[in-house]
Amino acid sequence: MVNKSKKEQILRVASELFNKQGIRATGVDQVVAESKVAKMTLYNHFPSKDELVLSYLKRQDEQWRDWFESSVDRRGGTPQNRLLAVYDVLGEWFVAPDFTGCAFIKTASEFSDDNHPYFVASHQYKVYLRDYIASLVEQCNVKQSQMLASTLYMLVEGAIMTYMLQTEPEAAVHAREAAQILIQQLS
Amino acid sequence: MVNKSKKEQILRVASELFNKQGIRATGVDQVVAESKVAKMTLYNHFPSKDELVLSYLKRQDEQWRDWFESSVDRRGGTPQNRLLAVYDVLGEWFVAPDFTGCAFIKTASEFSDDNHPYFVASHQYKVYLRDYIASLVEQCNVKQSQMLASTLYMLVEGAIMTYMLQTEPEAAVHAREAAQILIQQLS
DNA sequence: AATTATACATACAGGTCTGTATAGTTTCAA
DNA sequence: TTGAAACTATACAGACCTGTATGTATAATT
Repeated sequence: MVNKSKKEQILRVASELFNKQGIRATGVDQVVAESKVAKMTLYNHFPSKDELVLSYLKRQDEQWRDWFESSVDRRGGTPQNRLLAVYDVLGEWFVAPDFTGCAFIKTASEFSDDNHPYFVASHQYKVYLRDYIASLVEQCNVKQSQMLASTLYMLVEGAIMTYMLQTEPEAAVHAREAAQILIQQLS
Repeated sequence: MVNKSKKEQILRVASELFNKQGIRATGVDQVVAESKVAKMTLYNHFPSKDELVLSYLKRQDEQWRDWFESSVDRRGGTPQNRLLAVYDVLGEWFVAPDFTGCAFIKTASEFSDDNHPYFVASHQYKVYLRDYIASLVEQCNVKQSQMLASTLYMLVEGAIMTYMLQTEPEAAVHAREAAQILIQQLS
């Protein structure tokens, strides 16, 4: 049986490097070196860099999703409260010491061709996020729920993006205030 | 005197390739080949790929800025109308046949280190956009103008991002509706 | 006519990249 | 204890990268 901890170790180091430096900027040799692993061990667990990257994206998806949803749930309360909690959780994410921006925004930006597997994976994940917010909106009984869902989702992406670009330090707080006005106005 | 048309030619081809494929993915050899120019001609006009990229970013900035501001101005009207026109112009941009997303979002994503010259350049440009929207808001005489400016700016970035990610085909329209509600509510 | 600036084609230096080949070593279970 | 699976180290193939070197052609200027 393959030593699973080695595979985990490689994937953990690779994820960190992909997040920090980008995918194209991170070579297999660096992953090998920082994982303290032989090159053949990496290629034993991942048939190619492509597969390593796809594993990274999948893992990133699962981890972020779990963290995000459970953080929102933990704050609980009414559907409206949970909807607003989204922005509180965003704010927490932004100030985490290891915040490196959204991996999917960065990956989709680096590989912006519609048909590229990395773009497709990133797109898929963002579809989930959009639908997750839409499902929270559905529980709120508002007018124009589709438009509201779309807007709140764009506020999320906008907050992430402006925080990444370092053009809006108060992104999460302001997005929350705006969301509150919009929800209230359509209730 | 250096043949300016050659320099322009190189920069035009390079810009197209950077926009389509990304910066790291575009090699000097490809720029040379598609410019139908000798390699030494490129290096005669641009001392390094770095300088070529910085020229590309500067040019992109100037061009986009000119196009965007003049498009908003052309629609004219009251300060409020001009603020909403921002989202109409965004919508026009999205459906342009050569739309490749925001070059600065992509560049900042590909080179996300705070100190990287490409990131700094992209950041600078986005600061301009943020301030431009803030200046439109200032002319509107609203309550909480700072928060409103921040929000409307995030809606712009959010609309661009979600359109790029292909998760929100109606990004511009919905962002406009949300902006309208927010402006009205704070007037 | 001679000089200078620009662009040309080609080759290559020196480094990086992904992936493979090979041979030796550790680990662990039967 | 033996044998297979997993891991290690090293070297290298072949492609790509940026940037340079060299020598030639062309066209404008002096």
